[in-house]
Amino acid sequence: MRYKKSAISAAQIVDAAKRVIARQGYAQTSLKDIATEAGMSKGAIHYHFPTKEVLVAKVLEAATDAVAERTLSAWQAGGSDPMTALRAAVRELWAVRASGSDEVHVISNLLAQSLHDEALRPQLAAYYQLAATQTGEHLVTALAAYGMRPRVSPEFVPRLLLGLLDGLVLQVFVDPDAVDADELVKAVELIAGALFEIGPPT
Amino acid sequence: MRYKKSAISAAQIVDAAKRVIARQGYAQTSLKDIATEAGMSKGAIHYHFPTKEVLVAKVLEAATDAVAERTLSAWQAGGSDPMTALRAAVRELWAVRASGSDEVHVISNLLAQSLHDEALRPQLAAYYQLAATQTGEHLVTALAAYGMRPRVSPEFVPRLLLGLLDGLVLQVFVDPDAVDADELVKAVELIAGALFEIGPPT
Amino acid sequence: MRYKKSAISAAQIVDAAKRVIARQGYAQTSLKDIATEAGMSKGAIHYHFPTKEVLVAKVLEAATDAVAERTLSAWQAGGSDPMTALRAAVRELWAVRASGSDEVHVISNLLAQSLHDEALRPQLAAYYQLAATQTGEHLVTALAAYGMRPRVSPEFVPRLLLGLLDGLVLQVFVDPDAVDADELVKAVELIAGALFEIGPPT
Amino acid sequence: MRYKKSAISAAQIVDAAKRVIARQGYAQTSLKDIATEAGMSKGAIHYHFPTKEVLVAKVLEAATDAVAERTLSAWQAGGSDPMTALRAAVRELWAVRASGSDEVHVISNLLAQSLHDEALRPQLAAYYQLAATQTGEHLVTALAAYGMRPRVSPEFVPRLLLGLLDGLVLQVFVDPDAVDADELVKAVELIAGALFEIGPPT
DNA sequence: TATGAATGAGCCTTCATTCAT
DNA sequence: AATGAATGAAGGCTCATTCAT
Repeated sequence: MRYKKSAISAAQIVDAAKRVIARQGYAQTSLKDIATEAGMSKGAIHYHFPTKEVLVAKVLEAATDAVAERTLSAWQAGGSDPMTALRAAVRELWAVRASGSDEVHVISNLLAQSLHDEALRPQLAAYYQLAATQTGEHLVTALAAYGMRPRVSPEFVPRLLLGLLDGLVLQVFVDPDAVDADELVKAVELIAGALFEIGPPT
Repeated sequence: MRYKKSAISAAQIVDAAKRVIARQGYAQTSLKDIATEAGMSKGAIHYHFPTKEVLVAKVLEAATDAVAERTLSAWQAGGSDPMTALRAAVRELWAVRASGSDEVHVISNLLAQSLHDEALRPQLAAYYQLAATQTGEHLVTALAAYGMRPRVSPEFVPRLLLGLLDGLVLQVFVDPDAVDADELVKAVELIAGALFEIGPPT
Repeated sequence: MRYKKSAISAAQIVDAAKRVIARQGYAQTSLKDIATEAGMSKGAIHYHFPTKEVLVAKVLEAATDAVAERTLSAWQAGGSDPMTALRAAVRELWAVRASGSDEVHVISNLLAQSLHDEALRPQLAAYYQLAATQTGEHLVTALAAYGMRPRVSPEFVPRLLLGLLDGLVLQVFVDPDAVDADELVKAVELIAGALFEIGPPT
Repeated sequence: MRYKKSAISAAQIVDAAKRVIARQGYAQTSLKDIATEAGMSKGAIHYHFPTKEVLVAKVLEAATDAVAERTLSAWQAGGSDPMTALRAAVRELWAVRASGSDEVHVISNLLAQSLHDEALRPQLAAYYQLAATQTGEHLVTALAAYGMRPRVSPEFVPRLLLGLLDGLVLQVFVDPDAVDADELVKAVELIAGALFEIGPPT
């Protein structure tokens, strides 16, 4: 058989864990919960993952991969002119965050966890790094083609955008009416306009 | 008023709890830890606070109060012209967040916790609301005096600013070098410029 | 002052304890509960009674005294002929037990407690002894005046009667409809008739 | 059916719990005590029984079953004529109660507990009901065959007998010399004679 | 490969008791 | 005479982990 049963089961466990952590949060999630969600015994979890910590690392990996992929496609889907693309991308990036998908919940939760659990930190740093790079590649270079150059360090531009979105999503978690998507898009457009200036095309 | 020790002890406990939660996170903090940090017995904690939940609410209250106060003074300290004031305020707001003070850690941690613990939500929502109001009052009205009117809903302006700062601080938690304060100030200045337009002075 | 404040307070505490124990049972009653019911602090309880055990002994004493008194008056109230007296007495004895008065609840509860707490045993044994003696004096001697002599040991007769009532009250505790008072009186009458025979008057 | 150890362990735990509760009483029995008596860890108890409450329910069930069985066999063993059978049965019923067996102690203790713990009540009511029914079937119907009809409601007869025995056992708990078995048998015989009258054989 | 069984550390909470005031 | 403050032991329960099967 192509895929060993082991790999399939392990994937099922990671998936189940993702769902449960998204729903209950890491601290409120026991292995029993995960085992139940996965339709297996607690022992089975430990057969596939030596430790809860290891399992969580895999879950985080899966979640960041998924979000990174959606982030990438958000930018790639963009239309002809950069502002249309930006608008579409922001909308999609916000949707990813505000939709409350399992992946976003997992990342938010483990991000908080990472504050006091150094083991998670590198993975999340890599995720932010990747997201910033992806965003930077598409945003900065796309605008560059139109002769627009960032007024701040080019690496900082995507961090600003992502930071803005992440920060706003926190407010939405606590108060669902805090942010209106249309207004957000408009604001980002203005902001983008401010962060770039016209210069000689690259 | 023969026994005023109670208030002192209670305050010491809240303080100790704040330190421990900031260090270890809510879920990883046991009453034993808090008791040890406060130099008391576990029983003493329960003498002053009926449950862990109640104690944590007090801790959160203390933390949000402290941050709100610093936020307020950040805006009040502002200089003569609005842009100077904005610069100073942003610098201070960022310092509050990026300093990794106990209060900020506590708020971040409980914010994450609130995702799966409804009891914490109202308190945090009120905190965000207050911060936005404070910021709005000073930022928007100060600029209005100079004939600058926001291009997006006035209530949304402070949320954008605070969201940006909060979002960036997450990146800093995970990777201390992610944000440079000077560049941040410059960026916020540009952004502020973009979000307002000149109109008839109010 | 005739009654020292100390004695009054101590009596109030015993009284409060009786009420709470009757309501919640010994095992479910904490000193805090008693203190609250008595309108005092926990410390005050310990000022008057060195230990929970001592307090409970006083409570038991008060309860057995009260019940013994009612038992005595039940027999003394009796009418002219012994059978009328018996009927009235049984009715009253049953009322005392089935009414669910605080005293009866306390005695039942501490009786159960005494199964595993030897300290309570002598007090309860004395109570039973006294009740049997009281009952014996009135029942056996009254009937003796009519030339009726017990067919079993005279000391055993009251124990049978009291045992019957106590046993039935247990069933009532668990199922309130288990016993009908009228039928009980009738049965006791028959039983009394069987336990005595006509002999030469004493 | 590879793992049948569970049933065995669970039974051992119930058994150990029965012993400890009989010895110390429910309220004074901790899960630690039970675990120690069973030679297991506290965790093992919780593996087999979710809560102390559930375990106690099982213990009570086992105890009432055992007593009900002995009660039944007490009546079934009866000899040829009903009075001989009654004598033998009473003797056995008394032996069950006065022996101070674990089962009787457990039932007495939980009966007391049930006064303030409604959860236990139905189980105990059912036990009393069953005992009364068993006793009624054999006692009343056996005597009916000899043309003897109860002078009180037929359902009440067994409750009287059982109440008498239960009530007397309380006195014995507190004072072991309170009741002499021979005299008790004689008294019950007399009482039985009084509660029935000769009527047309059924 | 996966389960059932069991462990032991730790958690929040309750409570009788002590003691300075 | 009584209170407020604090303690420390214990209690029921959860949970990650281990291991024989």
